[in-house]
Amino acid sequence: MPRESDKRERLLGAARRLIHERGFNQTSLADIATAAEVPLGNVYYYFKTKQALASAVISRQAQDFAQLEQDLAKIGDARSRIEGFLSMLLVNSAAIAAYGCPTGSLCTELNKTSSGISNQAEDLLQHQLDWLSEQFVALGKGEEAGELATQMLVQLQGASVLAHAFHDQTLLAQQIAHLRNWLNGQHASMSL
Amino acid sequence: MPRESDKRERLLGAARRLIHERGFNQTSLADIATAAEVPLGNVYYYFKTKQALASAVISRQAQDFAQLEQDLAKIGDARSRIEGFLSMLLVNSAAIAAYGCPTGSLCTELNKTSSGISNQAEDLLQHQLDWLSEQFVALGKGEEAGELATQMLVQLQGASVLAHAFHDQTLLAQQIAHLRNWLNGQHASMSL
DNA sequence: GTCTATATGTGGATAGAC
DNA sequence: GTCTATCCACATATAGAC
Repeated sequence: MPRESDKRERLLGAARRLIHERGFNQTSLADIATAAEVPLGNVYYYFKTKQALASAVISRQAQDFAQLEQDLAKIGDARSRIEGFLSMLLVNSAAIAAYGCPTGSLCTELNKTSSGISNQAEDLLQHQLDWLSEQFVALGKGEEAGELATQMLVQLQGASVLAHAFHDQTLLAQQIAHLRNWLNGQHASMSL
Repeated sequence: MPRESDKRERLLGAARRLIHERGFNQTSLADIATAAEVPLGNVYYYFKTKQALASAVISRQAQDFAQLEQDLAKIGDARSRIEGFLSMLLVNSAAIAAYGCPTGSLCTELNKTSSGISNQAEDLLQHQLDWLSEQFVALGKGEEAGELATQMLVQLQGASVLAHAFHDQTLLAQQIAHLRNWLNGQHASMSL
């Protein structure tokens, strides 16, 4: 009876890193196998196809976001929960400036191919949007909550694109700071 | 003495369209040659390498933006010039929602490869940012002009990413409308 | 200038020994 | 479960006839 090994985890981790850094299409299974220190042929024991591996990577990303949600749920104040989300992005701002938003850039890439897994990446982004919307509802913005959530994600994605394009982590940090200020200006009514 | 043919133009046009639709890496020279109705082997008479072709595509995009700049320069009011820029994006919103911003998504993709031409795409985006900044200077925002320009491009790129990810042209149109309102609220002082 | 045929390399995926 | 060797499709790029 076969013993569990951590090869699957190593492959997943390497794939996640490399897909973020180089993009899905520019990452070969050989690259991933090498980085994970797993022989190429062995990859197919754990993942039927390259797409299946990518699919597992996106699922893992979704898991991580779900974990973050869970952690943030312990915070009583919705505004603080959103701030916690922004803080997480700030912590990752170096990687985002270097390689773009892992979710956003993957969506952009996969949406240009008929990969079938593009829906999965979309769903993850939609999930983040929904979460933000819920927080704004909790902040008392009934009608506007959806628009505010969209507004925030638009800015975060845009900031990620520009920070990546210009290799400028500062730009991203400033936009996050800007959003934090904007958020704290959101009380009863607000101007989009 | 060889007569001019429009093959180069056809190749450039096909490459531009296909690279926008499918991305650079997912577009083969065979695809481009077929779309342009030019035999594959003949491509290399006009472009030494695939990179050279992509480079020409970006140059063409830069040319087109320069042309737009020139047209908008005829407008006396800076606010109207910016609105003209937004109008152009609105006209193209279907294509942007379907395939992403041609400049932004190309930057994102090329920045993940060591293609050498990624600088060219960056420069084009930077050029757009500079143009916007100049318009805000003309609007009397000396100090803030750069930040306002960044703010606007961030939102446009973010809206493009989300509209593309969600296949939602409406999202992009709404964000453009939102920016138009925001712009018309920009008079003496403003709140970022 | 134009086009066919092809060289060369790489990537995803499989076969099958161990 | 693990790993080597390899198949096959496709992509960039070149050779060379016309």
